[in-house]
Amino acid sequence: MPRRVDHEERRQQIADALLRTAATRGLHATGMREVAAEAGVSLRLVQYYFGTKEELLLAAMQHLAVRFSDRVLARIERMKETGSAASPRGVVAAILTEALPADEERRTFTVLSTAYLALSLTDPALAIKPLVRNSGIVSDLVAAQLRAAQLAGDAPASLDADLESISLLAMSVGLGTSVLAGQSSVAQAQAVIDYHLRRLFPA
Amino acid sequence: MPRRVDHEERRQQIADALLRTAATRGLHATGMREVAAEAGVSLRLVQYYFGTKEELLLAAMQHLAVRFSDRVLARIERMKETGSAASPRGVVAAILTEALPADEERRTFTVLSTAYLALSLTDPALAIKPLVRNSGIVSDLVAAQLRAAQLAGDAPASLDADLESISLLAMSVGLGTSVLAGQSSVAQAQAVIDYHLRRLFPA
DNA sequence: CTGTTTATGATACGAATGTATCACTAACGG
DNA sequence: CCGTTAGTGATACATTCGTATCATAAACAG
Repeated sequence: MPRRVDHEERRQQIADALLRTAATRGLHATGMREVAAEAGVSLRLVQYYFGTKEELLLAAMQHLAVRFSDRVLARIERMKETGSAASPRGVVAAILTEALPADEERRTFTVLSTAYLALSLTDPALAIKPLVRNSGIVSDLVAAQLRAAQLAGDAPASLDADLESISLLAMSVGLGTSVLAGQSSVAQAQAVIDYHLRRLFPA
Repeated sequence: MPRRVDHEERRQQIADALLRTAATRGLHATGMREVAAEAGVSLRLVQYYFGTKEELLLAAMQHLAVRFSDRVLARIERMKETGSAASPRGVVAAILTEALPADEERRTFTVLSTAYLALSLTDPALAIKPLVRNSGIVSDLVAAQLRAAQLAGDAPASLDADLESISLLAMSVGLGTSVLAGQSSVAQAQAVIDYHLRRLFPA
């Protein structure tokens, strides 16, 4: 059975298995053996592709970040197709909505992000850089959209684009955890987002 | 040495020890033996007061929630003393600021809240109810302050008090994690809070 | 065809964990 | 004054974890 095989593909397959089991059993409670079983490979193989568990966790985190970015971009692309070119409001709405745990995939993302954050806060080896860097890029993007809207007269000039951008993303994170904790429904969270979109981009 | 001793006090002492070690080593990685060592008691004693680890975790979470509420109330009381009676803006500012991980104690609270949230998302036995309920109360309180300010003409009547309240608390949570993740400084987060306070309560 | 490298499998090992067990000491009730 | 119980201690046990070790099968080079 040992065949010449694509290393990177194999690594992603295993990382995916980790993310899948970690989403239900918890990131800290997911062991190498479970990952191997979920991926349908032997424990030795997981060790072969990722020498240590820490390496596996880091690779899976990066994979998670990439998947999220891809989903946001895909949502924007989809919006472009089905209508007008991507308006600032549309782009911001896409980002905020994609971060809500509305379906199983997005819920998984939110759960795992929280788990990685919690873990990295006490485990210095697990720097959360990938997710943070991603978030920084998104924040700059939102601020740019706001400024563009202000120039076009679609958003009040009195807004502070940078502060609003940080607020929106912080709120997005908070709403996500609120939904996960069962404190708010997805509909409520969406209503909050729409409320602020109306405030920032008056019709 | 077996003396008649206050049970509840002992339990809080041990729960405090758990919170202390969990804040640095992680909630999942903190074992019964470490808690015992930190509290300066024997492992058997921890077992005696909390039969199982799950019970200990739950008790510590409730203790954490109580300590936070107390701090918020104390901050409001302190504000009352040192000046005017608690204005709506002052109360809201106190709540939002107290939730920022600005000093070690508040940082500990934010770290542990995140850890408990992450754990409870995958461990059904660890319902996060105490923290959620607490947050719900605070949300209602903020909404009430906003409505009072609107009636007094200190806040725009166009605001939706409920949605703004949810937004503020979600933003507060998001800002906290942002600071913890090293994405924002405390000063930046405070600037964001002040920005929204100015928006909600124009001078 | 042969040997060397890549890929895979089975299993062993030491450490750490939560929990259970056995033993003992001090205090209070009668 | 004595026995019953609450409080405390030392230690044992089974399990699980990450990692290491030993062995081997397939693929390509020469």
